[in-house]
Order: sequence, then C-alpha cells, then structure tokens
Amino acid sequence: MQSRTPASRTGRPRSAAADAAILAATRQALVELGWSRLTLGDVATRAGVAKTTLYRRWAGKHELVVDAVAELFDELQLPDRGSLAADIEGVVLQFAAILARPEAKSGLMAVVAESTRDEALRERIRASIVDRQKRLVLEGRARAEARGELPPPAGPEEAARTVDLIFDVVAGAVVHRTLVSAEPADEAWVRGFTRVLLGGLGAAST
Amino acid sequence: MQSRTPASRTGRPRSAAADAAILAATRQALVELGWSRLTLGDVATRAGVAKTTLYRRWAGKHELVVDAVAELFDELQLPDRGSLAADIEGVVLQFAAILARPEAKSGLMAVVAESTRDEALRERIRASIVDRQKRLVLEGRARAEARGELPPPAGPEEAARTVDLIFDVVAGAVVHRTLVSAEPADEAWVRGFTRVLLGGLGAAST
Amino acid sequence: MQSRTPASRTGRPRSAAADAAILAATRQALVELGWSRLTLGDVATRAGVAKTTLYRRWAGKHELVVDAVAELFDELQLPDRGSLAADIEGVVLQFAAILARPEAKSGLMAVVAESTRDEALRERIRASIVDRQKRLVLEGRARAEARGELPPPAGPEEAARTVDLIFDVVAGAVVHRTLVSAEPADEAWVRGFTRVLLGGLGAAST
Amino acid sequence: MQSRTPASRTGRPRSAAADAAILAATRQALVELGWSRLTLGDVATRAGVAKTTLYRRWAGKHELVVDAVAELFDELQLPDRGSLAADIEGVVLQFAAILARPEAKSGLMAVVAESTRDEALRERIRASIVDRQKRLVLEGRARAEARGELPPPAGPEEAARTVDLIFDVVAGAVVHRTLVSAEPADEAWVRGFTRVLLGGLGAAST
DNA sequence: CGGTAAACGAGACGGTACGTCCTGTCTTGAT
DNA sequence: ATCAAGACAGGACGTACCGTCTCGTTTACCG
Repeated sequence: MQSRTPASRTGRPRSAAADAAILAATRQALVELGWSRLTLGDVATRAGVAKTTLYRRWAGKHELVVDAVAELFDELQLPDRGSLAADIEGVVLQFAAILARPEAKSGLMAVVAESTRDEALRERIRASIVDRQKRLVLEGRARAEARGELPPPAGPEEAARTVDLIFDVVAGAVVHRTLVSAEPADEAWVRGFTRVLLGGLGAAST
Repeated sequence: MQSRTPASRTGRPRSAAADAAILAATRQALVELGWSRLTLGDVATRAGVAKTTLYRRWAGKHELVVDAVAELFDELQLPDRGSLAADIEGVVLQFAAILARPEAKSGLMAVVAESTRDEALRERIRASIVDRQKRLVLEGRARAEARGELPPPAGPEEAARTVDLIFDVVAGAVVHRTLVSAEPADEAWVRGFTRVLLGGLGAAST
Repeated sequence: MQSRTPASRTGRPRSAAADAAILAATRQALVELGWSRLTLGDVATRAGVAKTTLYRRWAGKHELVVDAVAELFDELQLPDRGSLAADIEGVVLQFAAILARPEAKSGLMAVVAESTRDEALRERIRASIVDRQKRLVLEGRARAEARGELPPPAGPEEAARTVDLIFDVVAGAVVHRTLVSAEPADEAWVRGFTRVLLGGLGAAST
Repeated sequence: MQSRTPASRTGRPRSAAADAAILAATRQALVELGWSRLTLGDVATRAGVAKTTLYRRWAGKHELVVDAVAELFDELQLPDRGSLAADIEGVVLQFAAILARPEAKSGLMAVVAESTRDEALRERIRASIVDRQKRLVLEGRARAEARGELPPPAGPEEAARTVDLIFDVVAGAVVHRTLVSAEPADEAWVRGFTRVLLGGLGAAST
C-alpha cells in the first residue's frame, strides 16, 4: 500500500510480515497512548522491528497512521435492509462503531489536522479513506432509485455533486457527534439523524 | 478566560497585555507554521514574553490553542434575512469563512484529536467553542417558529435533543467539506446543503 | 558588614534582624543542600524574607556565602599551651574542626573557585576570611620568639613573607587533607603535620 | 576514561573523536568563561556535537570537568636534578605552572567543592587526579633514600602515611598560594617553601 | 553453490523542543 | 524608603523524539 515499488531485483526482499506487524503495533499504540504520545521508536519496538525498517516504508508518523487507520474502514458494508432509511441507519451505525474505537478516534482527526498544511497527506487520506468509502453512498443511492425512493440524478455532474454533499453531511455529522459532542451515535440518535436527512428539518421533531 | 482566578491580593499582578499578545502570537504562528510546527518557545518569542509567563497561564499547547481559536468564533452572528433558509445560509457561510482561515483549520482539528484522550480538554473545547455557538441554533429556531416555518418542539428535552442534532449536522458538514473534502464551502454548496437540511434527501437534486 | 551605608535618612529603615536571619538561613541551606543546590529564593524563604530584601544587601550567591562562611572562622583562638608545637597543634585542630562542618566545606571551595575569575570576590574573601586569620600566625610567632623557640625575622619584609608562607602551608595542608583527601585532620595527623612543619621532612618519620 | 565499557557488540559504535573534541572544548570554555558560566550546551556546540552525545558519556558538568582537567596533570614529571631539594623545586614549579592555567584554576576548586557532597565525584577526582600524581612523591622519596638524604620509612604503613602527608602539604600549599592568596608560586616562593619543607620552620627565615 | 546486494537489528548521532528551575529585576499594596 | 509577595524576561537544565547514519549480520536471488 505504502510501497512505491522500488523495483529492485537483487538483494534481500522486504519482509511482508513487518508491514502488518508495524500497522498492528501502530493501532495498538494508538489505543494505549493516543496520537500525541505515540512515538515511532515505540511502534518499532512493539512491532519487533528496527526504526530503520519503519522509516524505509513510511515517511513519518502521519503517513503511518493514515495507513493504520484506513484498514479499519475497509470492513464497512451496505447490507440491504429493504428501505433507504434502514440502509442508511445500518451503515451509519457501522460507521459510528468504527469511530468509537480509540485507535480511530485518536488518529483520524490528527492526520486531518495535519493535512490542512500538507497537500500530499490530504491526497493520501482521500485516496486511502474517504474516496474508498464513497462506494457506500453510490450503492445506497442506486438501490434507492431502483426502489423508486429517490429520483434519478439530472446528470453525471449533478450525481457527483450530490454524492459529495451527502457524504459530507453523513460523515461530518457522525464525526462531530462522536468526537466533538462526545456523545454516542447510538440507535436513537441515528434514527433522528436519518429522519432529518430524509425529510428535512420539519421532520426532525416528530 | 484561562485564568483560574488565583485571587491573590499581594504581589505583582499578572499582565493583562501578555494574555492578548500570547493569543495573537499563537494565531499568527498557526498561520505561518501550522499546528505541528508551532512551538511554545516560538510563541513566547513572538509575543515578547518569557516561556515562564506562558506556562504560568496555560498548561500546554492544546489549552493555548483552544483559547486562541475560540476567539475566532465569537464574531459569528445570526442576521435576520427574512426566512429560515436565508438565515441558515447566512450563518453557515460565516462559519465556513472562519473555518477557511488557516489559524482555525490548523488548530481546531488538532485539539479535537487530542480531546479524545483528555476529558478536561474536551470540556474546555465544549465550553469555549461549541456550547457558546449553540446560541445561533436556538435563535434561528426561535425565529423560524415565530414565522411559522417550524412547529414548536414537543417539550424541553425534545428541544435540546434537536438543537444538538442540528448543530452536529451543520457543523459537521461544514467541517467535513472544508477540512476533509478540502473543497470550498461556497455559496453554491451552502445552497445545496440548506436545501437538503430543510427538505431532506428527496429535495437534494432539484 | 556587607552594607554600603546608603546613608539615607528618610523612609523605613532596614531591618537589622533580617541580616542575621539571612546569614543563618544561608548556613542552614548549605548544610542541607550544599553549594550547588542552594538557591537564593530558598534562602529568602527560610529567612522569612522577600528575595528583594536579600538582593538589596548582597549582589549574589557568592558574596552572600562568603559572608555566611566568614563568621564561622571568627571563633578561632590561639590558646597559650606553653610551646610552639602545642600552640600550632591547638589552632590547627580548631581550624580542622571548622572545616569539617558541612556549611564551611560546601561553600568555601566554591567561592574560591569563582574568585579565580572575579577579582572583587577574591578581595572580599581575603578581607573577610584570610587576612583576618593571619593574626593567629603573627601571635604564634611572637610568642615563639619570646620563648626563644624561633629567631626574630631579618626585617619587616622578611617577616611578612614568612607569615604568608606559613599561612599557605598550614591552611593549604588542612584544606587539602579535609576536602581533597577527604580524611579527618585528627590529632594523630595534626601531630605528624606539626612535626614536619617544625623539623622538616627528615623529622617526618620519627 | 569516562566510559563504563557498555560492551555492546551491536549498533553503531561510539565516536572516539567526539570524546577528545568534547574534552578540548571543555577546556577552551573554561578558559574563556570560567566554571560558573560554562554550560554544557555551549561545550557541545564548540565540540561540534549534540548535547545528547555529551550526556551519553558524562553525567553532568562536574564529571566532565574532572576528566577535562585531569588530562592537564598527566604531563607532570619528576626530573632528576641531583638533590632532593632540587627535585622538589622542579616538580613544584611544574605543578604551579599547571595550576596557573585558567582552565585548571577555574575547574579544579569547583569540582572539589561539589565533591564534599558527592562521594562518587570525590572518588572520580581521587582516581583521575590525586592518586595518579602520588607517583611523584613515591619516586622522589625513593631517590632521596638512595642518595642517603632521607632515612627509609619504619614500615609500609608508616610509608603510606608519610606519602599522604607530604602530598597534602605540597599540593595544599601550592593550591592555597595560587588560588586563595592569588600570588604566583614563582621560583623565589618555591625556594622558600622547599627550605621549610626540608628543614622546618626554624630554617624559614635564613 | 558461492557471491552479491539489499534488508535487517541495534544503537549512536546531530538536532529541536520540551517543561522546569533559577536568576536578578520589576511592580504592586502595605508598613 | 523598605518590606512581603509574586510576576516578569531570560537562559540553562536534563530528557525525549526525530529522522539519519553506521555498524555487523542475515537472507534471498543470480550467475
């Protein structure tokens, strides 16, 4: 994932096990120490690896954590629950469950913070985490259209704009609820949120 | 703001000018260096203040940045533009404008990241930034009810829950758009967002 | 002693008790902490005095300790024990007893060390400690001459040279024994030293 | 010298050049700044070395200066000048010449002062400086006995006691003359001192 | 199978920032 | 004017990590 395929033919090949051990150690350290106290020397020790080995693969703390956290989100799925509302509730709950894990909480916002001044890092985050999960919105939308719950988009450009907007609203709301408000995004909250998302503010307090 | 009112009568009183100079220097450093390269020694130098003075008032980088960033959000207002949609668009645009400033971007997510492991820091963020701005939601809601655009809440508990939900959705969406998607939350986007917020997903692509 | 007689008539007069309290606190701190860990803030606190008061009277740590230690040596006396050898042994034992006290040990060498680069400090040490005790050598010599144990000096210049030499030998030997060799300058050692001083190396091992 | 032979086989070996550079820089700083203004950060900079490297080898300012100063005394020799008096005068003059150098003056008394409260430091001083130079007394004594100028000691214990005594008298007198009296231990003074040392006080004023 | 070249562990390195401590000065209100 | 109290600018402390480097060792491939 992080390898830039050095394309060398000779010499000892890089240990594949080391990569996995390092990422696992990174997540473990995030759980125990959080972002700010996590050090690469400690990660290397936990992984049973020399610091050199770690730096040969990742440029720094931020890049490493992006990769370590990205793996967490790959388990997201969009189960077919029969209606758009149920589908949304299902995937939002999954997303909230991942965000509730300390290894995600600690690391995610920190790399986002840093990405405001580091274009390459932002690209890495987008490629590894954000864009990869937009598939869920696309799939959900397609299903809703098939069911007749939503009208088809006016055009491809309109479609892309809508997907981005929905993703910002959904991901943003869950993140804000979990990290800033620091309240659980539990079933009750998710139901309320889905109602607003589908019906607008007027539907909020029913 | 950060002072825990040491209430000492004797001795030389703390310089009020130092506080303002430090917070201003912090914002300047955030603009020039970003969060990760900002150092307290540098902030002290910029403020023309000894490191000691800085540490006498703030416990660390995180606390300092919370206070420095919090001041940015105090300029938010809710102008009466005649309709709920227009009011929302107005305040969201203001919010987006503040978040677009580098001193807000760099610092805000970093302290949120740290707050996932530091309960006191989270409280400080909530008190200094989040709760202070919920007034906007309350005011907007009251106006909308007076205009008949929204029904009154079912009860006080219901009202609080709705305010929190709306705040999470609005703030979360703007933050995600600005920092994660890294696209401008401009007028077009805000119009689209407001339409969804008021009318739900079905109204998105009209 | 340290006062430069500010000769001011008006205002609140300086507290005389403060001087004694500060010097006593300095010696106590020397005993408990030694030279390097002694701080003026701590001394002021022990003396129940503000730091300002301390700095109004002494220029710094070195000057303060010189005065605090100098008082220790003022109790030296030259009792008439009937012979030059006995007189020497008596005063050397007294000198050794003072040097064995931690408040003298800790401070004395430190100010001497600093005095190698501070002419004013050296003068203060000489005036407060060294020259003040040369009286003992003068008195001892006079007694020995009266008893016929030593011939009178060839002249005043010769006399001064001899006094200085003897002082360097006696004080130097005791200091070196106590602080560098870190062995007690007890009666046995003092007897051996006196034998050498009076009779030369050939008499050492009798 | 300061290395406690960590005996590690793996890893990058310690730079031998760094040790020499640090000790030389320490002496240079002692000359220019004296003991109290010497800082380890400055020494590191002068030596072209990181502070870390310095602290990896020495525990602090005192230990470092002991080693830096100790090297100065290793050049002492006992030239055979034909008589005990001449031998003593020769070595005392050499000793005085070293003590006259600012890098020795500034540092030596300071570490002795600290050693009164630090047993390990005292041992280091004794091992690195004092005991190493007692060879001079032993050699001089042996020569004098061979020449018939001094009687052989009564026994091994007596011999050791005498060596220590002579060392305290010689070193103490020169140190006191140089640092406390702050007068040069020049040829005239050394002649007078040697006369007293060999013949006792009665021989002083001839 | 033996040589070669890269990866590996270990840990020293130059460097930067940390948060604390002390110095010597100052500013307050009270004496 | 002096005092107690304590904030202040400044600077050194000793520690912790960073990211690089230099070792000696291991391990795959390639001739």
